[in-house]
Amino acid sequence: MRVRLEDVARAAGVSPKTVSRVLNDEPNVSDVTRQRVLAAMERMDYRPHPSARSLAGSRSFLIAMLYDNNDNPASTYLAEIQDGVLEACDDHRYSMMVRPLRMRGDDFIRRLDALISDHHPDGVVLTPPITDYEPLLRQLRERKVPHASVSPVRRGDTIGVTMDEQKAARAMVELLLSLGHRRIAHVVGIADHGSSQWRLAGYREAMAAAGLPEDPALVVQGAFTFGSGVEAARQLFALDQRPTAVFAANDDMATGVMWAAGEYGLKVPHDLSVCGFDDTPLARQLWPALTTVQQPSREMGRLAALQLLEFLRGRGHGQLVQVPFSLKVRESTAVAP
Amino acid sequence: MRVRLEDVARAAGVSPKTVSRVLNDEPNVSDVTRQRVLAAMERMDYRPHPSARSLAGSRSFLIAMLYDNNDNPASTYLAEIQDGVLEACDDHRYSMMVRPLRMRGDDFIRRLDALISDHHPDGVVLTPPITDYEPLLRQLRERKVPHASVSPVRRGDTIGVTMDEQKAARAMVELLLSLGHRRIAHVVGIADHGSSQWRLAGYREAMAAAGLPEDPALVVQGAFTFGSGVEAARQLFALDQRPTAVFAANDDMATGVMWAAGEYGLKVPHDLSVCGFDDTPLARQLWPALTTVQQPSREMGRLAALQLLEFLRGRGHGQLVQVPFSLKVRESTAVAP
DNA sequence: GCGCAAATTGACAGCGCTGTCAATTGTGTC
DNA sequence: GACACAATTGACAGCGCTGTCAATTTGCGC
Repeated sequence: MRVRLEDVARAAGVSPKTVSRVLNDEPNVSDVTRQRVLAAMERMDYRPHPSARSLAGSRSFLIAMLYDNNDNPASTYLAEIQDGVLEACDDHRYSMMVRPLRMRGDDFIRRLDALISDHHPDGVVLTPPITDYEPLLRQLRERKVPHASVSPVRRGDTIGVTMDEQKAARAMVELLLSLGHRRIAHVVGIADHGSSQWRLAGYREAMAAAGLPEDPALVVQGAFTFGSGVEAARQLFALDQRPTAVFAANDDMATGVMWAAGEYGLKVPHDLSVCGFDDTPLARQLWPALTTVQQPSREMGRLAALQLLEFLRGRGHGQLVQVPFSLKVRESTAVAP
Repeated sequence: MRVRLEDVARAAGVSPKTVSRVLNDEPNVSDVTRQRVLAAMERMDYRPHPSARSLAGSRSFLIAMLYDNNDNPASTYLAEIQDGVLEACDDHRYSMMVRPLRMRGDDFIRRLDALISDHHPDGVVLTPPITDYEPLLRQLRERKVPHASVSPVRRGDTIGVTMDEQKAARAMVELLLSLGHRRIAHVVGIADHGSSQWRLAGYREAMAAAGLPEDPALVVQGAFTFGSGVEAARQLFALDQRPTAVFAANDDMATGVMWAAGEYGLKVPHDLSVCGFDDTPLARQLWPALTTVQQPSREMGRLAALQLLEFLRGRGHGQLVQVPFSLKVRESTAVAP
């Protein structure tokens, strides 16, 4: 049958409680005893019963990942974060549970409470766009549920992971500049989205640093969708002085720009360089493959969960760590014509 | 504090065991008693403690969803299935746990065993492409873990959900025929993939039924990727007699075909109709939006889990149900030129 | 109204672990 | 070596529920 803690205790010649202490990394166990117990556990391939642990103790060894996909189709972004969170949980012998949580309507508090009282997660990972929703944060604080966020807008005492999107955007534009481009356009994302603002700021920073005055005609509004990319590109191509490069605030819009370029008979990258942001799977599959900024979503999920787990363990107090971005230079960018 | 089963029992004036019986839908409880207990539960907002239930009883109220993404980036397909499985589990007050399980290497059995002995899932949902991997199925049978599959190739005593892809493909081609198209090309998917075969068979069936002899030049091999769609389309456009419509075996390839059409100066749908299969989020975002076959992945996940749950409950014996497909007719198809 | 089987209900132990607190052992001091 | 004190270990109850089996009630035929 199943190997129980009691069996390990007998094998190691100690009391069950001592095995429990070793299992939970508690202090006040002499080194020799600890080693002896660990050896017995190893030898017997002991696996603690999660239910028994959470029933008897105050911890559930459960992390819940909350998201709000807003009825949109499932996104790869969230799936990748989930993958990372899962990895971190696995490494620490925690379980993970995913929970969609629509924020619209006000019964979300009831549903959050149900989640908490049903499963007693030891902590919660929050993903965009619900990293900064105040009622949610308030409720979590009230219920004293520790939480970590992926890409929160709000900084401060938040635990989680961010990426310096502004710096990444700037680097992307600097790449275009280094290829000799001067008329570089930017397709902006949804206006009140933190990401849009940071990416636009990065674009401006790079242009200004290169001593290029901002040409308002080269900054067009988009909406993070393929269609909005097409529209934006059409506006740009209709200009007397067409840009030689377009930096779109995400890959979907960049794809739209490439599409529109085809429509106008512009060869990418020969006549026009195009680049995006996010490194969605699509970016790699496109033809020519899209130069873009890779946001390490999976790694960010992993780190957010890790921060949370460290915090739960009492080690460290939980921080907001920053991950490096990386430019994926592919075939959609080339020297200016 | 927490409302316990004992509290409900006291409030309803019965023994704890009787409340337990009502909670678990067991027989041998008189109707009046059952109603009284249910009312008390409702009134007190009783929520059973999952850990206590699984520790004391033989069930864990846990369903594990297994997948093998093969190190590929997270796919929306799996994310949608997961969404559906989650919904079904929620409705039945089951928890869900997701588990990536790489099949390469042979330690997957060890990892599967670890999953089973760690968490004792009551059942498992299998997703493509690991619905038909014999060693996995054997191990599940051996450990007596009930399982349901989404889109298994193998039929028989399998529990799960399928869609009639051949019929769907046929319907798609019949749509093109009804629009007056006669030279209809098909871009085939990866050869040994069940889906490729069914979709090709559907294409052939429709063409034959319309009395059109098969033109080998119109059936070109692809590989389910955007790039392979581009290549296939170039071959087709180079023909003396270009097709007026292309049915690609999935949306990614259809997108490639549309791209190549742009390259050749062909307007979709005016000069060329294009359609795909899967209804990925991309299909809707494309411009013009892609006519395609919708595979209700979310619903399939939900139904697979539902079948499994019914089976676990002892009701029904678990079946292989078939979901209806639906044609999403959008802007990429029009009457033949 | 009685006897009997079937239906309903309940008492109680125990699932595998941890929290509390008491018992034991080790350490340093004079 | 005796003492105070800290470090280590263990005994035991109990987390919230269900399985087993015994007790009680109900229904039914005569």
